[in-house]
Amino acid sequence: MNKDEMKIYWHTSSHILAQAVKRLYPETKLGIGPAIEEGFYYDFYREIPFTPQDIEKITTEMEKIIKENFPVEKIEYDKQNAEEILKDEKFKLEILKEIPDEKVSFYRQGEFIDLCKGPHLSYTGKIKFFKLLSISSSYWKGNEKNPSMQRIYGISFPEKKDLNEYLQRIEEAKSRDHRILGPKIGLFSLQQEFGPGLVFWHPKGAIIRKIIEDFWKDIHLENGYQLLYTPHIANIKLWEMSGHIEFYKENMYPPIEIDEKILYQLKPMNCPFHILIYQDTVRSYRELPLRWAELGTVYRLEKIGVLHGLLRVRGFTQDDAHIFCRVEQIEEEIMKILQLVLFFLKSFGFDKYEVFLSTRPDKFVGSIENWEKATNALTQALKKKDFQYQIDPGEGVFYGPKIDIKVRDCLNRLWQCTTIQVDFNIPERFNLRFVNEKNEFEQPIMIHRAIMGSLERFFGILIEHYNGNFPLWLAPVQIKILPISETFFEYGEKILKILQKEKFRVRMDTSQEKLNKKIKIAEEEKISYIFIVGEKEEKENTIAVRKHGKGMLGTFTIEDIINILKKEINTRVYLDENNL
RNA sequence: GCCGGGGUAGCUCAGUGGUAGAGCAGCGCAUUCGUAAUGCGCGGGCCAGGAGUUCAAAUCUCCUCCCCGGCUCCA
Repeated sequence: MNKDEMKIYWHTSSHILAQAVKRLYPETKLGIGPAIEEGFYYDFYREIPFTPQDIEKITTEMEKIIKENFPVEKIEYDKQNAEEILKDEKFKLEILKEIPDEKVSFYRQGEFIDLCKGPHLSYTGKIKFFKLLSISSSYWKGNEKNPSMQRIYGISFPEKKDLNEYLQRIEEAKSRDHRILGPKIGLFSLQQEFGPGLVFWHPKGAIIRKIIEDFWKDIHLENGYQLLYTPHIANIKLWEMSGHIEFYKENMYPPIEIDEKILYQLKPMNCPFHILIYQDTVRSYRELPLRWAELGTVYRLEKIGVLHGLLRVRGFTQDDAHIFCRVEQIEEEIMKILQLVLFFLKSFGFDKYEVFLSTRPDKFVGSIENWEKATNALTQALKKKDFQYQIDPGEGVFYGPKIDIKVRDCLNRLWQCTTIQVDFNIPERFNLRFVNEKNEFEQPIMIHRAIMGSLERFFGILIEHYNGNFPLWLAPVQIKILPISETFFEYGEKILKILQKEKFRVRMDTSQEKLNKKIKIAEEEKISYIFIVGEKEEKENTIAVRKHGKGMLGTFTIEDIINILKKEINTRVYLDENNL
């Protein structure tokens, strides 16, 4: 089945769900019940929320409806009749009112009828294997002022194997959840009592962060960027000038008062600081484009309910950069950014992504001419770099068009990381200028861009992408030496010193445990390589090498294994026996 | 922020009104071991926090904080 066929399949599944709910709980009012990317849901309005026991009952009822194998028929009514049919369904009536057509379609299966555009499967019996996954709430039409609906999510497939595969994938995703895996292998913690949404990087996470930061800085310097460091707080005047107090206040920590009545503001963004540096002197067109990058830590007072592990936090470090350039330079700059983004993502094992171009919204600043020039430049850059992309019309930020890149991880999940935004607003607000070749002042364009988005989010995604099994260049502990017994501590120590000198991140297990236990611990810690040393190795001056998740590789001399591991580090990807 | 479900040892969890429990982890002792758990012993809790009901509260009620599943929002 292709995607469209699956959507129909899931849509019919959602109708069966609604039919079952209506049979068991007739007082329930229907909301909407679409197919989604994977599966389906139906929103219901009901005074008493559904319980897991209800879900069991609903499941049984759905099975019955499938067995009853009702034909699903499409019926058209004019609006008046439709209103009559839906007289007890206030939410459906609301939808009906919004449909401009004179005639509307309904789908009927047995006693159940629902206002619906369709299409649907021909019989309820075509739904073979399904599972209701979760209950949650959602606002009617996604608006928090509207009533809260009960949403039931489900999934269905024609083949049992597909359902099982899907459920397995969910389990797999659950077992890799960075919120559990990360603290378990000592990468980070969230100290809920002392600051929800604030990340504590433990030694093993911190070393990974350092490696990512170093790599990031290196490739920026190699690509014509300069690095900046800016403060975490500044006089609130700056945030009044930038417009953040006006438009972003609800996400900002309250200001800090000093010296009676002077207010300092913790930064939610880095750009105003970069602008101050820009304005610190008169700029010439010869300097442009200026590319300024900073790993800038910002704080945003996110609503408590939206916090989520490392993916949505209150304090985070953006891999921010601002490019000041002329309109004519946008295309070239975007191309350079895209190139850099691809290289960066690929280095972390992401080679599948989706690209979105967002264009001018209804409310915007800047001239239409500039918007067109910029949007055009983004489009040209994407085309020249041979990107497949989707257009999100009107989804740009009010200050300029943007390109977002979402990466697919190894479980085929989509994550938003990279964002590239053209900004007409800030240069205008701060009256940014440079002197052009005619000795006149001209206003530059500003491009904001982040590749990872934030180090925290990127780290969370990386943990799940690699399931905590980081490739050697990132692995917090690359090698653990396991002496078989105390007798071989000395030989182990000798190996340890050699490896440390070669800049490997290495440890030795000096516990009194048996080898099996030591291996189990090292494997659970997801250490990349285990070097086992005992009598045989000491005699031959070798090491028995075990690779995480792969088991025994064989016996190597210290020189050989160092060369192999160095090669693996340099390629930044896993190497297996075939390409060792 | 909203709706629902939760919070008991470092972790996973049992305990529904009457003396706080288990496994793992930790510590100590013994064991000196060849590819995923050696044995014995010991410590460890303001039962998220506060208020109330009760002779008596981990358990019942209320408030607050935090977590989880979603919604909304976003890096």
